[in-house]
Amino acid sequence: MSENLTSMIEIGRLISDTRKEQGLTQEELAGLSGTGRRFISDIERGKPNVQMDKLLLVICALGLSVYICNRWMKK
Amino acid sequence: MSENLTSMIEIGRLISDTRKEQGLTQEELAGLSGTGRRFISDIERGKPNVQMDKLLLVICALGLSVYICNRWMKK
DNA sequence: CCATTTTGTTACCGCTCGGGAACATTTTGT
DNA sequence: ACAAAATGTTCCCGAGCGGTAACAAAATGG
Repeated sequence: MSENLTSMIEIGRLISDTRKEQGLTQEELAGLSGTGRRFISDIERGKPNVQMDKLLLVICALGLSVYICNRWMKK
Repeated sequence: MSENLTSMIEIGRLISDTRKEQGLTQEELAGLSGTGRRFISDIERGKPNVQMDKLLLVICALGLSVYICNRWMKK
């Protein structure tokens, strides 16, 4: 489970690490997710304003899932 | 913990439910999160293309947190 | 049942996202 | 050290977000 993600910088780092773990290039991830290489580059470097549906495509393409929960709920 | 969220429709429903649980109007949540009422309305009705940093502001204002994890990791 | 509040919807419009392409820079492998 | 690959960065530009305002529709409460 990831740490609590409150900024695109943290999310970008997670996506970058996951992509490299899977041996993918930005170009390949862009193709798999139906986006562009520039978009992947933007995400991984923490660009704050990205479109959520495209980000979800990338997250899904990496086999990751998004969860949202109460901050004070016990794990 | 929320279910796995793969679309803005599910995320919107979660935000709407949480807002009501806390007795907030869309207007109030917009003010708390520094966005606009139209944006809150868009989110809650599942608009696919929203900007991630603004969505994070709303999520944070509700006291919620975002997690991203491997889809196949055990809970 | 009616007045009030809340939410949905539309229009206007400034601003920025993101695809594609090109080039610069960095990283990788031999 | 050098070539190739990968990534960062910039430009152009069409597309669409989202703030505000206004009105309609729906929900709420006496």
